[in-house]
Amino acid sequence: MTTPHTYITTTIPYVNARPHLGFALEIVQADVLARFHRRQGDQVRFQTGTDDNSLKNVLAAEAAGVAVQEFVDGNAEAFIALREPLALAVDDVIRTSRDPRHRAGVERLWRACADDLYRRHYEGLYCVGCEQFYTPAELTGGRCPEHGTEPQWVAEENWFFRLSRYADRLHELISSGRLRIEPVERRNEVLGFIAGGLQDFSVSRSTARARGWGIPVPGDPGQVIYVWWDALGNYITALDYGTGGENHRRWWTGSDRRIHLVGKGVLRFHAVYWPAMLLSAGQPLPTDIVVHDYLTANGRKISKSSGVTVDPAVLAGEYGTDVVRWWLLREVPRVGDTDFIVDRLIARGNDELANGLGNLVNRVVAMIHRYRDGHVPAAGSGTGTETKAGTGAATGIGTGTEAEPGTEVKTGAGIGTGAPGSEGLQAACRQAPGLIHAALTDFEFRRATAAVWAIVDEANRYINHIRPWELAKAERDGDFDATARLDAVLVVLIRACRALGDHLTPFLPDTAIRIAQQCAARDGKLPGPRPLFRRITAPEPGSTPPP
RNA sequence: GGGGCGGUAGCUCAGCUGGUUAGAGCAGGGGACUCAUAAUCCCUGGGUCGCGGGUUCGAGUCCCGCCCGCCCUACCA
Repeated sequence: MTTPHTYITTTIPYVNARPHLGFALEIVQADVLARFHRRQGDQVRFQTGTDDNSLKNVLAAEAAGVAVQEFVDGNAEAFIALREPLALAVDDVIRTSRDPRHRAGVERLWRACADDLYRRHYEGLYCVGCEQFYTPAELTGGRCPEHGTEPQWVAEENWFFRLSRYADRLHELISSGRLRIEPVERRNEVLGFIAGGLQDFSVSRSTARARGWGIPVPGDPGQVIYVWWDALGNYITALDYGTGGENHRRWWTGSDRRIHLVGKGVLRFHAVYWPAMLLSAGQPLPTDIVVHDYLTANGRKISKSSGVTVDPAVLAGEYGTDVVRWWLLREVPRVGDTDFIVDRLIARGNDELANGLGNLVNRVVAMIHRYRDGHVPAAGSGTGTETKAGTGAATGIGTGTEAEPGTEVKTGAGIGTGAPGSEGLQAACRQAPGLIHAALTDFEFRRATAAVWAIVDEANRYINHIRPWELAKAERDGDFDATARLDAVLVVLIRACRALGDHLTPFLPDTAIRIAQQCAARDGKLPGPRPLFRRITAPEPGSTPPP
């Protein structure tokens, strides 16, 4: 058996405006999964992109008085630029308007589905902002409820896709779990929708209505491929599906996991339309569709059009990348919308990262400096120091993340007796890998971070309980036994810190590196303690995050 | 109109297949300690579990109705 291959994607957002925090949630979750799978040894491809071909983009560009391509390029840049402030380990970015792989792929996908495509007359009231038809009853005062604009009467012949013929197969695939939809609430929703009957859906627009923007229907230049068809295709077009490239075989056809992260608003497209398209085209389906709910800002719906938005890049610049990531991973429940309030972000940053984690590492490193001149004592003995700088191996983490007893962390047999009272801490360290693994298998980011956090809590508690400063005092007073005990305590603590750095890698990559640096001896000596996080005092712009 | 999901302590949330006194974190109050970023640790939570019925020996946890919020969806006149 070869190395497991895992393909992870985010949705590709419209680029009619700059990115907001809602997308940051999705892409950070995806990033955590990607990093986690890499640590497990999987081959991972983590992909995102931008949906440039939406008519919304055209309209937004017109409103801004900018050429469409130029406008789209500008916003797409802002999305792609999220990598830095959010610390995203993205492997590939596809832009549907510019990437030559995309058009070729979409065209091939269209042809592959030819048996299910047919022309049909259609007419109705259409809102370009929503890119959908409305019935008169749905309108408020004759205007689009969403945009407040007057929909236009559209009558044309479009291409339709025979979604209806896939209802039974889709239902079976989803209810059997072969196409896994998480959380289960969302899966049930999809099953209910399918059970209610599926209608064929329109997959093209007249070129005129699309203002010439988008990918023409192969062989029918009067029509442009519907943006959803186009956009969903990105998951394979970026893999060179259009040219039958190696990536397609490696990451789609032959991948062990094909994981899509999506927002609840586009569940249907991903869990029904997209799989049906793939079935039609004779392609494998995604294995997992992970659905997140929405973020609001100060109780108001985040919406580009209403101007209520939170710029994740600005937030990261203001409060720090990992503070933003931490809030997203730690506070957002898997079901239910979450209100973003900057005070809560600050509270998480201060209470947990600065006071909890940062202070823990700082006090441990400081103690080793104060009591041992920066030399980490050797494990299980009262004399000598570590011969090598500690790494993941010392924490027992590097070998895997299974929860099985066979992979329990080897914290050193002598520590248990030399460091009484550390059972809770050691248990937290031992259990963390399994708990994290289990949580992320279920895409439960809060549960995963909680498992990491148990170590922080236990470590701080242990210090207060064992009172190393008193051991140090006894040692100074000539108590030789105290020396051995203090050694053991410090070893347990520095190991816990290293374990933290290790476990935190998928969640807070920057912090993880800084912890590792703090806890790694150079020339037998730890570097001087340096705060991991600065406490955030002013909840207003102006402050700068720590380096 | 239909479907789905939420509505649990001031705030943010856990509560598996129904079962002894409904939990955690934060905030608030009290105390301890000093290694550490005025950090940490301990003690302190008496909340109609949205409302009203019902099933049951027993329901936050199942059933029905209703209210509020959000998502999706719908040609009824």
